[in-house]
Amino acid sequence: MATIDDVAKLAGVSKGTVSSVFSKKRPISQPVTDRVLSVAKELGYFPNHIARSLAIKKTMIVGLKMPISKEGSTTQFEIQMLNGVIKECTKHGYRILLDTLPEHEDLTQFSSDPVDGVIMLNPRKHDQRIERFEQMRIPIVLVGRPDPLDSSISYVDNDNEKLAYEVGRYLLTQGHRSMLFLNSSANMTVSDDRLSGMKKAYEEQGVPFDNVQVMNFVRKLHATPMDYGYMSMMEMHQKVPFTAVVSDTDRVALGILRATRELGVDVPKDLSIVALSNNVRLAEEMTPKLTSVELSAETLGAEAGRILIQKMKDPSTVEQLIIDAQLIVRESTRSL
Amino acid sequence: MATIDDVAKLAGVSKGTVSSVFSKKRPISQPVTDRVLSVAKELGYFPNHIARSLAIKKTMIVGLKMPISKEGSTTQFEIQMLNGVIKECTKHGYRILLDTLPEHEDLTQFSSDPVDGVIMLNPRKHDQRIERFEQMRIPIVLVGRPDPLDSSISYVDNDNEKLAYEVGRYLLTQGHRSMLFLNSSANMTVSDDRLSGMKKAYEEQGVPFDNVQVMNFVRKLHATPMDYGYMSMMEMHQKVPFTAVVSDTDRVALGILRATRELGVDVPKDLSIVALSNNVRLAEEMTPKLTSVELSAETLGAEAGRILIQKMKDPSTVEQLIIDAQLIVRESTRSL
DNA sequence: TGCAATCATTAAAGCGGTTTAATTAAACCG
DNA sequence: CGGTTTAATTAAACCGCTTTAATGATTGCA
Repeated sequence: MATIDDVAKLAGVSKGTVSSVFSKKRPISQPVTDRVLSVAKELGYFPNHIARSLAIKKTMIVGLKMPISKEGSTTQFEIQMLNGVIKECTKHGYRILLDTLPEHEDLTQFSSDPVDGVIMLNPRKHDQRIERFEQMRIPIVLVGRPDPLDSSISYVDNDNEKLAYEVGRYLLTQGHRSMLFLNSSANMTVSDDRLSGMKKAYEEQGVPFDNVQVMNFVRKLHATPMDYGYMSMMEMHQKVPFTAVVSDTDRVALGILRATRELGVDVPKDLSIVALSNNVRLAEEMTPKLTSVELSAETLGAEAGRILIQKMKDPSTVEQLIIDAQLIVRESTRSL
Repeated sequence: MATIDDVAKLAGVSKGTVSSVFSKKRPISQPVTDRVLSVAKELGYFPNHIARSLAIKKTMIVGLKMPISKEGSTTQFEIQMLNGVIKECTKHGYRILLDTLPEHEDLTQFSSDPVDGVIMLNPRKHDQRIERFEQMRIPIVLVGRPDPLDSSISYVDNDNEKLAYEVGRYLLTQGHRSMLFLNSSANMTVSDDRLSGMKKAYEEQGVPFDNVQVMNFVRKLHATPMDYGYMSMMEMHQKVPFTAVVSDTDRVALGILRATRELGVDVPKDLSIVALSNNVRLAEEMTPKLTSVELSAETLGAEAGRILIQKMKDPSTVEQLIIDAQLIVRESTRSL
């Protein structure tokens, strides 16, 4: 690759001049500009992004730390998130450095990334990395709340408790009292949050919570989310009475629907179904169309991007944003 | 941020020594190593990735050029592709620089990216960028074939013609003669390829091709892929006779299924359905489970990654890889 | 015509690392 | 013990660009 020196030499100017021709930060006379550009073209010269970054201490790149499970297909949630981040960052001229590498134990191996800021997904409890970025003065925004909470850290998150509460209240006010609750895995904070939200709704309406049959996704038992829905429905159908089922995701709901077809249960006449998240974004396309909560992962990502960009301009920026989830009533629920 | 100089000074050694402690490219005595590391820790020093990249001319980053439509949700195909690229590259210690920025008209603005190689999606006809990367000596691999074909350019691609041919042959040998073919948009090469593959199957089996009613996706007419399937099915059901429908994607098939339910058409008893691509990866989870072609976008991505990594080691590498698509027969088809 | 102001250009000093060639110190050996 | 290896360290050059301060060349104005 030709360098700026080659161009400067051949065009008979200094490299400072060539630099200015390309960066346009200083006026260069027309004849000189023309000569430089033509020489550059002839040599196939393009400014070296790395060298430039080193000099100006800016890369126009945003890092996205995204853990990826080993077996790991990226979840739909992550994808939509990513989409939001991309759109927002691209709009402001930033590119995304996807970082799904597992972290090196060896601190010696750790190097500061070629990024101007970082968005981090699903931070862990007492996440070491957060301090490290702060130490390096690299602006950071989390998607998901920091644990422990820290008012100096910017993040965006859903309010899962509120979301489950809304769903619970909706079903209760529609006359449903007993339901099957297909929550996600037992060990996740989101499950706890949802559970307490649901309890709150029952409490508020004065209905005893033992009307709710709670289940959890278990990887070993359920091969796919759909299996989880299908098997739970088949298993619980006769065992306990319920007029509604609250499902982890739309994929799980797909399994429930399959079971209802086999069982001859009509949705929504005999059974109402609500999905707590719209992963595959298929609610609109299912039969019947699925009442579900719109988690707006994309908004989450976009907002994270927005805040980060702001923070890269003004490092003192701190913003903590809870994105409201929307319950969208479609055809899979009815009031009793 | 502390620099290598700060560390060197405080530890009372030269920067070359500090460099070696971190890069481990040269043995440094234990006492010195310890001293340097402790000083580094104290100062919160981490090697600067950009400076290092400039010096060693290597970034361990792979660029992914991925056009993103303006309205644009990323398609499932792209996502699975991306997933494949990520997995393969991560495995070898590379990170991904996502580049969805529209290209600058102004060549002046174009700078060589901080990447060691590039994967490019959906290259355009006579794509300027390809030459540019070659000029810059940056290894590149395409996903999708270059147009015009060029035996010096590495790429991976599906064989859409063969794929449609297989589907056509499968249906014909199962006794289906007339079908509804919901192809993708008319102006895409993939549509042409599929059409000619399908024709070939008919020719081979000696069945006149006018038994096939071909439709195309039209953005203005069909709000969603599902609408495309639903509307086409509703419209054509009485107009022309057919015992099978070949659908663009699984989303489209979802619309077809909805229509059959409303029309009281049983799948697969009265109608067989095959999807030409498994975008939402929901074939398994639909009712009935959908017979579909597994495009293996993820494999495409992973293979592109593999070839690129190879090419970064040995720039003379050229590989052109056609990934076979698999027709997976599930429950939505039957032989007559 | 002389002096200040303006404009275009350049030389050189960074940016923060790596690496080569030279130097010093320690170890080995007959 | 002198001479040769070997190992550890360093000084300085370099990677390719930006930017500051200095230098000339022009222009404006009285």
